[in-house]
Amino acid sequence: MPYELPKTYDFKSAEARIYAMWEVGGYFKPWNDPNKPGFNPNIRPFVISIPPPNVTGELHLGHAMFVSMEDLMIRYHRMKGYPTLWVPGTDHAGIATQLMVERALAAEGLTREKLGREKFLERVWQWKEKYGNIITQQIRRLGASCDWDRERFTLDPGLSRAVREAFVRLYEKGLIYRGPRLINWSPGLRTAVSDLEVEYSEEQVTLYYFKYMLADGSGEYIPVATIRPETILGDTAVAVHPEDERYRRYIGRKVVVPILGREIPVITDTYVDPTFGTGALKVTPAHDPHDYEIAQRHNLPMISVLDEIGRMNENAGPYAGLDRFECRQRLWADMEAAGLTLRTEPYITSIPRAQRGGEIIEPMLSTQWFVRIKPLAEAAIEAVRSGRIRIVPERFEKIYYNWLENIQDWCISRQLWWGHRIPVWYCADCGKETVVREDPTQCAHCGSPRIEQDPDVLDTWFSSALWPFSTLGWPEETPDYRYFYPTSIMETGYDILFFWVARMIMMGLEFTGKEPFHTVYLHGLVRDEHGQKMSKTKGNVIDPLVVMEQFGTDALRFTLLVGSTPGNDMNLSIKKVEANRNFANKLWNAGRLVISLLEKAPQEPVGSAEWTLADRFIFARLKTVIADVERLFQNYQYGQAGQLLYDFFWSDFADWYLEIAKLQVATGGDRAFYTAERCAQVFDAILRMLHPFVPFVTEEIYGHLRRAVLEHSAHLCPLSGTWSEVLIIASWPEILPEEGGEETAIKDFERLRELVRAIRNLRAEKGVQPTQRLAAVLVTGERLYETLQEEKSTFAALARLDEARLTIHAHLDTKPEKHVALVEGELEVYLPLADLVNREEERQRLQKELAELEAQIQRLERLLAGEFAQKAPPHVVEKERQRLEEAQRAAEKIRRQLE
RNA sequence: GGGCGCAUAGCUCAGUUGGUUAGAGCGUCUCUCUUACACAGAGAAGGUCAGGGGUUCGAGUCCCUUUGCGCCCACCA
Repeated sequence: MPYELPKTYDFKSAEARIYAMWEVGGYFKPWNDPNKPGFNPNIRPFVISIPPPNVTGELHLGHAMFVSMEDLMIRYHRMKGYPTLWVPGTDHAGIATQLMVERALAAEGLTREKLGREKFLERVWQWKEKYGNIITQQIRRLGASCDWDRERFTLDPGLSRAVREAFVRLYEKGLIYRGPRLINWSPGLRTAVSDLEVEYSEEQVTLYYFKYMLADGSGEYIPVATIRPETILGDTAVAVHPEDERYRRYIGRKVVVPILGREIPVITDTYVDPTFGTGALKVTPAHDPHDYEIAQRHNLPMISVLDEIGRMNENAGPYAGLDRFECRQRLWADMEAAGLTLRTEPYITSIPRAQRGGEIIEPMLSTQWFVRIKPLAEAAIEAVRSGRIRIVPERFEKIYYNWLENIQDWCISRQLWWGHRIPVWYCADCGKETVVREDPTQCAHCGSPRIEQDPDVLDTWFSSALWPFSTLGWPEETPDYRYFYPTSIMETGYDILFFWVARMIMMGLEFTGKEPFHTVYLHGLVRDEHGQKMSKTKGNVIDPLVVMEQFGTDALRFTLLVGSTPGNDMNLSIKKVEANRNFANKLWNAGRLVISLLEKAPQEPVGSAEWTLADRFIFARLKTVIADVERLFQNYQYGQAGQLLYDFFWSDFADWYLEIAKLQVATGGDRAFYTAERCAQVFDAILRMLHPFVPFVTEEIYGHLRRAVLEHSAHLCPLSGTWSEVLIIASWPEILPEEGGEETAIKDFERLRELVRAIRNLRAEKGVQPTQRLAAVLVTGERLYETLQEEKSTFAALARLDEARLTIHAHLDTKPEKHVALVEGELEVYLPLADLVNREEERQRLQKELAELEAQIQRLERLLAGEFAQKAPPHVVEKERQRLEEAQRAAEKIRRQLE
């Protein structure tokens, strides 16, 4: 026994070994490399840039999903023969990483301020060195076939240069500007965040009604409501609708800000909805976007009352220094004491919260850097609208348009330290900005050396937006950039369509003049098995590493890939992973069997090379599977393709063809040699097509299979390509030409299959003992009979599939008295079960069957008599007509039985 | 307020140019440790494809509508 393969596939020992073999073998690299001799620039490559995970992050199912998906695409194209490049890398993830390090510092009783900027950054880099390769190691465990020599990090010198270049170019073009605006401020993070980083949640809050007293001492007041009483301190007007009769007499008069005593005007603005609330609106320009706009229209002063950590500032008078929420309570209590309150009521509204951290975001007046995004957005819209970029699934195109058409300027400055520092220097003398590619030593305007760099850094997504080209060398015209850019497919989750995808398209078009990729493939989110979002607090988090440890990487990958559809969330259940572990094991065992068949069969071409029905069936099926898989891959229906392969392998190849082949070889029939080889050929094609889904187990089996072929059947050719050293670079099965007769082979085999099933069924129903040896007689009609005559061995094999070693002899015009008849289309089989069966029961069974057939005949007759026959396409009508004929024949046979 | 998705077997889901008796995995029930695999094999039960209407010879699939769940965008104090 040259091969002693264990009964169970041992993924634990296989995976690391196989991955190392691939990596060391250099198979992850594009075979056509612009940096190497022999490079041919005319062959189009297939390229994916990885969505860079947070450098200090840890693997979760979202990563597992995109790695599985992208590795599938990459492996498929590699086997198709494309020079294939998958660029890996990580993202510095400004806020997330900085928070982690700050938390670690806090444990030592330190803060970043105490440490100082330089020391702090050193600490973050140390942190990055320590934890930065965990995530990439974990991605390797998933089988990712990235070119690790081309790994990038967003803070690498090269990428930092790209960021600097991009900033300067946009600045020079007037697309980047600095100015005071109302922005989203995160008091906990002490930074501005973009609109996208604010999430709204429906919450119950209190709505406070109070009196805005007229300043003239008349005792009259305007009732106003607010959910944020502390902002009263920053009010600079009360606005009413110009047509509102109730408040007409107050217009132009003054009211008094509670407690502070400031006098502010009553103005009119059509923004105010007189039917909502009290119909009067307090205007706080520095802390509300709408109020901000009103203030601009009316030239109102803007008074900030909050500081950067969410405390009241000096404008809050007696409340200065209080936390915003504490102030809210105190102020209200004071107003109550002063008789200025009316009432409070519960109120449900959406509250803005920080995407990271979840604290309440405050709109604040602040000077920040912005990208004037509209001109970029227009080009990005056009790229998709023209079809130069396709989004899969298509419905996301609408969402994409909708966002870009209503886009607001992008606030790109962050008051953080970890990130790309804004390349702007301010002059202490002339006050002007110097924005240059190389760090300046003096002001570009007045030459003063007294310049200072902007302390802020850029939004992490600014560097991410450049990722597809910055990782390839841009702004340098490197060989990689020239050859591999633009990339092919951008595969990522739909949740970052705006954050990332849209911005990459905008920046790609702006800086390279090309769409950074031709297709955007969006996958859904992975949820738990009941559709709940996974979260630590719910305790329903599935750790991919644990799953891989328990069931193997292939099982996890196959689960994520099959049964998920583009753009739709998927629910992951461990049961499914387990089932797919079983699938991998089934593959393994099929491999063991095929290898043992090769060993058992003669080593030289002897015996009959004639094709059996089973042979023709499995090759015919293989042809359609190859073609269907190809079509599904073209349409990004990877899940469907995987399912198809799963079914073909298990239900056709393993359950039927291999069972037949086993008997052929075991009985030492004259077909043993060719049968073994045909098994190997079909199985090899299956392995190749499954490789992108389950790379480890297929590679492992392939290695053994290849060795067996070389040792026992050295002349044997695979159906496509050659026996390459490793499966990862084996060629993808080509669509085989039709030779005629495929359809018939499939149909005939399926009929026999049905017959065998019917026999098994009957046996099960009648409780025939498995040990009981039975003889049976088969009667066939026309074509199939002839087919079977020349396919005796197949026929025998099929017959022996039954557990009872049921032997079926082919005879025409045989109708034994005491047999039980089974009719399957044109086939009849007689089983000598009469002794076991009550005659009357058997009659009833046949009658029931006949009734069913007659109902079907009626239905079909009615169908074919109606408009269907005229209006439906001929081949559809023909199909139904055949069905009818079959049913009629079968019914006739049963009637004869019943006579 | 605007937009999108989902609703198919007990559970989780496939089902992309509409083709007529709707599939898988898991679970349940029978039987089998048969010489690749009990992580298996053979068989069974289980669905008016959310409700209603329409288009069509024909609808799980297309259109309209109702209900329920979920998501995105906008954010009326």
